[in-house]
Amino acid sequence: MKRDRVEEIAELLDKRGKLTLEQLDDYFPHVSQMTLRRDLFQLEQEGRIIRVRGGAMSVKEVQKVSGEPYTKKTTIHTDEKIKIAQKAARLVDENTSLFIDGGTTAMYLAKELPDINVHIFTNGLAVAIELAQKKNVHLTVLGGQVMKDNLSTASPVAKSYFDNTNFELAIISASAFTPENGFSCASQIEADLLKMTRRKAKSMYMMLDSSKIGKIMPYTFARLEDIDVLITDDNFPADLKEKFTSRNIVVM
Amino acid sequence: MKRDRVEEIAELLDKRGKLTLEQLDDYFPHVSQMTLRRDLFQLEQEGRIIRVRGGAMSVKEVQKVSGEPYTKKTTIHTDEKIKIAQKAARLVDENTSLFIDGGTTAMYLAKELPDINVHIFTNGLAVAIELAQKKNVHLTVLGGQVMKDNLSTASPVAKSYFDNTNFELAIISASAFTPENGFSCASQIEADLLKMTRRKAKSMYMMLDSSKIGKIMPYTFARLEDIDVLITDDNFPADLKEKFTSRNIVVM
DNA sequence: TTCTATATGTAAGATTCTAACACACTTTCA
DNA sequence: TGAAAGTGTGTTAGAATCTTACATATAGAA
Repeated sequence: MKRDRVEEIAELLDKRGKLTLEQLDDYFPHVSQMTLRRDLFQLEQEGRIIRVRGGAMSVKEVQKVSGEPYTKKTTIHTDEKIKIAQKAARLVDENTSLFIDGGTTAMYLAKELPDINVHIFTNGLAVAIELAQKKNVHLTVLGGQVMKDNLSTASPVAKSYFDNTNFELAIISASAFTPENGFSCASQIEADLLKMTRRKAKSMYMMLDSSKIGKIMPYTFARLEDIDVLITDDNFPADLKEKFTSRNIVVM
Repeated sequence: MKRDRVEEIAELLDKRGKLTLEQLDDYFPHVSQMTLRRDLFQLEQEGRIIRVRGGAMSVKEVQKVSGEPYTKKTTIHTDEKIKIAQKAARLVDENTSLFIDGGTTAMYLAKELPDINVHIFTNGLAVAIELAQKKNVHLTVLGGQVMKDNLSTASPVAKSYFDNTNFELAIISASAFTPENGFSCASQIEADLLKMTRRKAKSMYMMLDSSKIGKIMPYTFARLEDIDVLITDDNFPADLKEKFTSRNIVVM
């Protein structure tokens, strides 16, 4: 009862890294803020979290190598991205192999993914470190030059990995989308990599939070009709949705 | 001036673990509380401290409360490893390219390395994330299957990277050493990778803390005479040192 | 010098936290 | 069985802390 809630809070914090009391209140609407405070206090005593002004953060989060976590711009549109990641995580079946990209949405996907027996390829360093904590996940990182802004790799040599490996599914995210210009991103070699992915994977799921709609980045790597499933949030425009569904693309 | 104070605060926090704003005020009576708040805010942005209600605490302090597979390992013989890493960092010249492995000692090397213009290849994910924070460092990660215990990668495909790249220097570390069995490590493919490195690099520096002497791991990747410089700590046995120096290997 | 950017100080107002008490429910044990 | 003690929770007022906004000072650049 109480213990369940406390554990749930601890888990949530491990996943999200940091939570405000307000966010916790949304998760547990049936108990008062004071109770949640007391729960946090208890977890702090147990050394599992650190209480900060406004809420608390996971100790594990801090222990992680200081690259991605709470320092970077992971705070932008966090809630939408997490919801999208949760939807995507439910679509991953056991005993399959899939590709995940290195973006921030993918990072949340890595966190939400259950610890099941799958083989995952990724070009994201932070994503890889997150996934490495799951015992049952087989993990391969695509090497290459590191892009420091988003901690992902890309290189022409990555092709040799693809030649020797197979995966059914690719779950990726784009930095921008318009119906005319399709899905685009900021870097040439990243776009090349994603194009390669599209050719290799049997099906392709796209994670796209609605804030990216209407934006255009320099390099298009997929067109509207190239994907099989679009995973987005509630703010996705209805008229745009129609464009996908009319092409038998599932929007969720 | 300001930077000095900020650094001093960071040092204090590393030493004391946690400080309240009131305590900080005692240390710095000539500036206002607001200024100290702003300093803490800045340090938080840099990812070096965590602000908590009432003051702040050092990230390092939090990291001591370990428990994770990777983080656990980093706490053993930390001091020696840091000293070794500092020595190694001084040996890296600007405008060169080098290989660094993915071990914990290499991790410290990554931290100690100045932000100079070099091209670094590594098979360590944690090492890569650390290095990615340095603006002037060009960084390439070797991809492959991820070994979850030490967050490094290795794969036969890594060979294709080596075919297309050059580096003068390799700075690596071993898990074990005896004069008879040479430098050894725990995994086959890691050993293969390091052997490849040895062939590719013009010179090879080995970081070895004295706790690893006398131990034997399954896979030998280099013999005593294969290296050019041995970087170790003060506890390195004198008779063993003789064996290296007599072969013109620098021990430092 | 004069201008601009950075660093600092002050204080009001907002936010978050704690303390204290009240109530419901469970367990203990005479 | 029924008090008594223990645990979990809710509510509030007031305390502690933090942020914002503006004023001032200082350093560096033009």
